[in-house]
Amino acid sequence: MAEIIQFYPLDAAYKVQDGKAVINLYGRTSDGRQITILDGNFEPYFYVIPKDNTSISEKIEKIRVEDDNQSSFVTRTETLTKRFLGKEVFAIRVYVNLPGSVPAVSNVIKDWESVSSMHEFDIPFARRYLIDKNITPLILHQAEGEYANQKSRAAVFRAGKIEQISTGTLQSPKILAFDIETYSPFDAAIDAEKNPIIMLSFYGENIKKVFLWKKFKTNLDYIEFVDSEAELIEKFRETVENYKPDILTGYFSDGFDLPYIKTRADKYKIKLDIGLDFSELRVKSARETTVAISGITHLDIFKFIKRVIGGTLETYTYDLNAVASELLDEKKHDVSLAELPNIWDNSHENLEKFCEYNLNDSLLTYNLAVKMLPTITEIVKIVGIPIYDVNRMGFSQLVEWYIMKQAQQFNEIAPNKPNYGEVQRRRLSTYQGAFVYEPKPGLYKDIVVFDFRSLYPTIISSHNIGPDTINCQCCEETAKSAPEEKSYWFCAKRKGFIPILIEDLITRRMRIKEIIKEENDEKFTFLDARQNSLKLLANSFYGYLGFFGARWYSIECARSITAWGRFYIHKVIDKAQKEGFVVLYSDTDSVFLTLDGKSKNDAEIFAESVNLELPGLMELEYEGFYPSGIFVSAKMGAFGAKKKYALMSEEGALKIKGFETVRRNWSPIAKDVQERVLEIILREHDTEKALVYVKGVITDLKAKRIPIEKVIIHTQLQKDILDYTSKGPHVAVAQRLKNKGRIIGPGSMIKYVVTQGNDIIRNRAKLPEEVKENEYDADYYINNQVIPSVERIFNVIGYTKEDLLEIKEQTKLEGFF
DNA sequence: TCCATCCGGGG
DNA sequence: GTGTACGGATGGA
Repeated sequence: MAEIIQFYPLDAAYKVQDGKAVINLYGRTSDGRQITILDGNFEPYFYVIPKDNTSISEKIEKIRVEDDNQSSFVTRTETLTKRFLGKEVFAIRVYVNLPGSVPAVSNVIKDWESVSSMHEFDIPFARRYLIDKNITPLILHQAEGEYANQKSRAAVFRAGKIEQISTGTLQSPKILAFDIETYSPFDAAIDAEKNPIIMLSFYGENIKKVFLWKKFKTNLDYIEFVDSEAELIEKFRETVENYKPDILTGYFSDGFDLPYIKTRADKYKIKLDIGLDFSELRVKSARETTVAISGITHLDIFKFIKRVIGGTLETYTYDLNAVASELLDEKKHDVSLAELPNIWDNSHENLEKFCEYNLNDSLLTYNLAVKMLPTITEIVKIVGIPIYDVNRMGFSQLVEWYIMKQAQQFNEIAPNKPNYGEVQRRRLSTYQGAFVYEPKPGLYKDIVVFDFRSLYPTIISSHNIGPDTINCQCCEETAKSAPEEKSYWFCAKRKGFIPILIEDLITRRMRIKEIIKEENDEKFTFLDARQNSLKLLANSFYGYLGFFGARWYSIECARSITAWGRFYIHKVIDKAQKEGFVVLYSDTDSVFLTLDGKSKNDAEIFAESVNLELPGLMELEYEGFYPSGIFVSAKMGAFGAKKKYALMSEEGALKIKGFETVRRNWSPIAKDVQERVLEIILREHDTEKALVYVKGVITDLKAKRIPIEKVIIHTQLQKDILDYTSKGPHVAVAQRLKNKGRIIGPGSMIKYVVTQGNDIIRNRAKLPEEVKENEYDADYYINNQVIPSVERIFNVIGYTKEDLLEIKEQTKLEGFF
């Protein structure tokens, strides 16, 4: 008796039951219930391409590997005609009994003489399933089958058939944001083994809660007191269990909150069995820690923002305060966390503001997740990979899985990932990048900016660039090459796989942009997210082709793309100069001109005339007009100069690009100076004042007028002192601390001050408490901290390091203070 | 110049 | 989990 249900998949995993792999699709039904759909009708497989079409199927079918009470064997084979990098190939599809049998069986075949190559033996089974069955997360599907009796927190439905029935998308998944505060003495290492969690907050549509285990008088109804840390952790478990979120989100929760909670839970032997199947929260520690929960999507919104939209943000740090300020125009509460341990120990009555702070962090996290959801959703729908995975992928991965999904539809076999040696080889090959026309530093008037709309994607499409169209025999005589990469040409007769995909992305985006013009606000959010996601993805293809880890790697394609890019940007520059514009600056896909007596209208006409000569989808856009701007030269390093400029729009908004971040192992004085200099130059446009300011600081340093706490450098000890082969200053200081009997280990924060003397730096690094006010090495702080933090900024406006150090004039000015 | 090491986010 | 993980800056030699 088959039933039909409709549901939105959120995530996919598989389990082995009775010697068979069963896919578990976690999702929500169209009437809002959590559900787990089981599908046992999908078999693991991979491809073998035999040499010279020899028939080795029978031999393959006999493979059987026994190890560790696990049998791996081939269940059947199919012979298929597939495509591989532009050519037709005969491939044997080898089906095996279990996902885990794929490596075992393919290892046997690997060395066979009769085998040309093997493919797609490293695709996670659940992903393979989503690709092959064309199931896209977050889109409405229909399943036919019956409810099953299985231990689970959600209804379980065994499906015979699953298909997409509309383009309807899960509208408002249930999001639960959380945040913890831990007991953490000032500047000691964060140590989950030692220090307890003292507060825990949740925020969601119908929930607002702070738990803590010290009591005080309060009128805040969202505060709930518990008796112990153990009980607090139980509350975490319970709250997630009862709220039943689709998405559990935190800020850096992969790296901090959840691993911390897990460590503390282990201490009390509390099982965090919050998975829909009662499985425990899983912490995986690799280079980057990740945390997964079966059936609940764990979204680390920090990771998503930093990786996927970071490039489009102005902020140069990704701490919650900076990100929330820019994206939400909301801030963290201003409390001093350094005081928390003491207040926790000695004056509970003052804890209230920390509870508010804790809740606010959850609130900000929740708001960020809601704000990002349209973009996340669209990427998930385009790439076809669940939120959890998209959250943890970089651009190259997103592109790769997008191509993988399309490859299946195009009957293409995926190339393999490069092995170690190949990666090494690829890493060594570099090539010429984009054209950069360095601006003369200074202040300018009447600036007009032109941009090639999606330059590299449109070049790939217009010139049919891809690993399967390169240097084809059919076009050898006729094809056009980029002037600076004459040895590569691309087929003019048959459209390549990658150009097809990218053209599709571009045209879909163009269509959406057309619709946006006529749409109301309500639809705008998701349409804009969609066009932006399409753009992000299309823009990543060029980088992907040149990325050493890529399956569809082709440095020849990457070279050709940049060569065409240089060709077209030069074309624009030459033409602009001929028509009397002055070219200020150009980088990759944009050109900055000054009008020099011509009008804005002239500039727009110029763009139109350029467009008449461009092929295919290529287009030069008039980006904007800026009455004034400052250009900062970026003549550091040979490898792609960075964009650094500030423009003032007609509305008075400042557009700043490319100033580096300030790191924690810089002294406060260096951070302060950089911040202030940027402010003076960008806001007040007074370069002289900035110069005077820095000189003042240098003089103050020399005169030891800068207080000692401004010159303390913080560096974290990464491993045990004995494990260091080369000892930096922080290691030397750590050794001395240890000798004094202090407990110092990996993670300890080492504070030091560099003092005067002629020895190497590490022998002059001392503990702040050992250093007298006038003992720090002014020259070190000037040359290694303050100057480097502002040098590039000053280079941009025409001052050198020497100008900053030139103090004669300053000594005279001193009299004014 | 090359090689080893650290940062990020979180408290 | 049929897998893998970054990119840039600084200091020592």
